[in-house]
Order: sequence, then C-alpha cells, then structure tokens
Amino acid sequence: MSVPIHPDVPASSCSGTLEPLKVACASCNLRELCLPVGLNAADLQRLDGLVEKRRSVPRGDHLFRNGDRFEALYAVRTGFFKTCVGSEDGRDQVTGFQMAGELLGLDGISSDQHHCDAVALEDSSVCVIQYRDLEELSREFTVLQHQFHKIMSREIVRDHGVMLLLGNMRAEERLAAFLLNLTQRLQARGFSSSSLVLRMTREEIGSYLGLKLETVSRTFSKFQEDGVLDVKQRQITVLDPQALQRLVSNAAG
Amino acid sequence: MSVPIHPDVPASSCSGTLEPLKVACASCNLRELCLPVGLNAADLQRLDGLVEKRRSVPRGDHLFRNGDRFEALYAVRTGFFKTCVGSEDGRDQVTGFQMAGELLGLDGISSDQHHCDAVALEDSSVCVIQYRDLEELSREFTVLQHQFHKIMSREIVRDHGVMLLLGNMRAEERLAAFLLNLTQRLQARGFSSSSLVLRMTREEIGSYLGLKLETVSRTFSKFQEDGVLDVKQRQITVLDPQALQRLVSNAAG
DNA sequence: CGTGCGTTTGATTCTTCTCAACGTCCGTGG
DNA sequence: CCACGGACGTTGAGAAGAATCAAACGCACG
Repeated sequence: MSVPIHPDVPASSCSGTLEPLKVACASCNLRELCLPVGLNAADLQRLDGLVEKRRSVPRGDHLFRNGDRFEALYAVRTGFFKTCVGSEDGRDQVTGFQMAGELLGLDGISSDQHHCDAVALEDSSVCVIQYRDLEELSREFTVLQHQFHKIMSREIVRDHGVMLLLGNMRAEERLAAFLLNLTQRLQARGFSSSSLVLRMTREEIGSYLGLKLETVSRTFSKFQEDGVLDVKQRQITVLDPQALQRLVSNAAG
Repeated sequence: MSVPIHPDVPASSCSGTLEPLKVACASCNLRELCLPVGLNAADLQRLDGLVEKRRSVPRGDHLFRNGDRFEALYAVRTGFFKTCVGSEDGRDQVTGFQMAGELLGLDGISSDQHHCDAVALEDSSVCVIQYRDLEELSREFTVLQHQFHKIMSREIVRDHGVMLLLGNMRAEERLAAFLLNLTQRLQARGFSSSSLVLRMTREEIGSYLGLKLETVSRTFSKFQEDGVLDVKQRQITVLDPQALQRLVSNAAG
C-alpha cells in the first residue's frame, strides 16, 4: 500500500494456486497482528500445525464466493482484499477491505457457507486455516480460543462503527474516517501514515461508504482544494491529518 | 410485541434486579432460538450450569453501558432491547434490536469492555452467562463451542446486511426491510406475522435505519396511504406483505 | 385536566444522485 | 514507437431524496 518499513514481509514469492509449504507462525512477522497475538514461543509451535498451506490469489480472483461451502478461514499474508455482499437485485455493498494479518471468512461459520465474496485487489497470498482444525485446537488451547473469540468480537465492533458511519455521517466525514482508518492500519504494519496508494477504485470506496463514485471523486477533489490531501489518482498524501480527525470527531454535530 | 401464541413464556414474573434462581435451559421454550440450539436433552443439562442467574431490567434501564467491564453475555428471556454505539460528539447509532432468545454483549469480548449501550425498551429479563464459564464449558463441549461460534458469525452476517441497507437503500426500502425482519423474527417466536406493536420510538427506528424521525413518520404515512400498512401510532398491521417484499427485492434497482 | 413526550405534517434547504461529457493513464498491437 | 482502446477518474448541470425548521396534534401519565 506504500513504502514498506518491514521489508521482510515476502513481497510476492508464489505463483501457483496451492502451496503445501508450511510457513511457521513463529517466524512470520505478522504474528503481532494475526491470530497468534499474545501467544508465546511454545504456543506458536503448536499453532503452526493449523496452517497447512498457503494459497496465492492473483489480482481480481475470488478467494471465495457467496454460497461457497465454508471450510476454512484465511489470514491475509500479503496483498489486499475486499469483501462484498450482494442484494437480490444484483447490486452489492463492499463490507470491508482486508490487509496483511487480517482474517477472512468468519461469515461462513454461521451456516457452513460463505455469505459474501472475497476478491483480491492485488496479487495476494493467504494462510489457509481449516476451521475444523481451529475448533479442535482451540478446545485444548485456551489462549487460542480466547484470541479467536476476540477476533470475531472485534469484527462485530468494527461493523458497528461502519453502521455509525453509514447512518450518521456526511460524505466528507465518511471519506475522512475511511482514510484515517486506512492510514492507522498501514501504520500498524510499518508503512507511512501519510502516504498511501489506494488499491481500490473510487466505485469500491463509494460502495463501502454508501456513496456514488462521483461523490467520492468530488470529495477527494475538495480535500485537495482545502489542502488536506494531495491526490494523484490513487496516490494519496495526507497533508493535514488533524483536519481529517476534526471531520470525524465533529460528525453529525 | 404482539399476541403471544406461546403463552408459556413468562410474561413478567420478576421485579428485583438479581435472581439467584436457576432456570433450566431444558425447560425453557426459547431453547430452539437461543444458545442451546441443536443440543440434546443430556447436553442441555450440562448447559444449565452456565446460566447462574437471571436479571430483570425495567424499561429504560441499561443492561450494560459502553465502557463497562465485560464479564457476561446475556440471553434475552422476555422483553426487548436496543443496542447503540455513540460517536465522539454525542450522537448515537442504534445497531440492533434484540428480542427473546437473542444474545447481547458479544461486542465486549474484543477488549474486555463493552463497546455499546444495551437499553431495555420494555420491562425485560435476561439470563446471565458468565463468559469465563462459557469459554470453559465450550472447551469440553464441542456442540456448544460450535453453536457459540455460529451465533457470533450470524451477528457478523446480520451486520453486513445492515450495511447493505444503510449503503444502498432508500427510505421506503429501509423501512420495508426493517418491518419484514421484525415480523419474521416475531413469527419465529410464535407471534402473528401481520400485527405488531413497535416497542421503539420513531427516532430509534430512524437511528437504526440511518434516517431522521420525520422521514420515518412520513414513510409510515405513505405506506398507509398506499394500503400497505395500517398504522395507529405504534400498533402496526401489515396489509400487503408482498408490497414490502417487492420494495426490498428491488432495492437499488 | 393539564403537561410533556412522541408523532404527524408542511415548507424549505441542503446534500447527494443522476446523467452526461470529457480527461487520463496504461497496456496492446500495429 | 506510436496509435488505439478501454477502464478509471474528473467535472458540470439539474433532479431527487432526505434533512431541517417549524407548528400543531394526540395520547399517556401524573
């Protein structure tokens, strides 16, 4: 998404679809952001049994689709995804953007099939975690059980935040909140908090924020006029983060 | 919410705040809607140890507040709740309405404190489930573990549906979707699917749907003019459920 | 019987959507 | 190497939807 400060994240090492290669969680530099948060070295070794393989997903490909049988969760290792749910008439709503260390597929547990599409927005790779295995291991492994529950709960809290955004905020406030959220997550991954390259189109941003693509474009232009952002297509530089923060804090005020 | 067809649900039997009384899940007629879904009689006995007490919550009272330490989940036994998250400036967003058999408090797991307010919209009672106990029991009790994961996942899927509603639908479509969802849930609990009494104000409906209360009121009036609903204050009769269904299916079309 | 909250309805304003045209970037093939 | 095409992005003008402001009504409760 920007200039990596943690250069040891493999940028793109795979080209096939399935890799039986084991990748040790203990040596993965995403361990502080991913499922293993809070696990010590001994715990991490036990966790490694969970991740049986990696899968690489080229840009534009689906990791899974609405209706697919649910079997596994996916931890993003490299790359960037969107998830979207479709309405009966064909239009859809982007429900989230996922980056390294974030978990995909939690929606599938509810009825053994996925309820959204997950699409790679750039060439990506994920760790495949068989859900049965996770259930089994978390039964005898308290820390993992709790961590998994936390991740699901965090997703619920995040969704509630999006509802607040969609229900109460105006276009400028929504885009400001979106950009602040992105930069914070990038920063947690060692990237610059002021410079980012958007991996999604204006339409995808609009779908996520409940806006039309023209409104997203106009709002970017306004932020540029106001000196809050520098916008060169998808290359965004945040010039005045506090202005964005003010917009979010004063939302619906 | 309407005429009960399952009259053995205790209507309102408690007045104190805490009741050490045990209520057997096995004999609770909500067991098909609540945490015990899919458990057999033997399983149910083991589950009973979980629910240590009931708590009654008078109309208007908080079950928990944003920031409260998280310790327990709550299964609605009787009554009706809303949950809402607050923005930094004081305005808030209703994130859901919960009725008998539904679980409250899942948001708290993520960081050991609640991230929303839960308020009773009528005199209510809940079963208190200590989260530590649930964690422990679900470790040795596969069916419960899976059922709990399903409930969390279902909440995530529900939230995504609300995002779709807030992001893509117009006022009429939102209210139609809201009413259909309510009547379906009431029907599952043995109430009439065409007649209901709203427990929440126009403002609370509006907050949930991302609309102002005047817009909610106007939309109710329009549905009445169109012969889709009969609206007498909070007493709603659905005259043409298919018209509501059409609005939802054609959403954003 | 009055008071107050919740609701309805109307007039107006504001934001965002819609429709349309044009511009830019980038990969492809001549 | 350049021309072309297509996807993506920007900008403008007008329309539609919902918000806002304001007033009056009804019902429940004390």
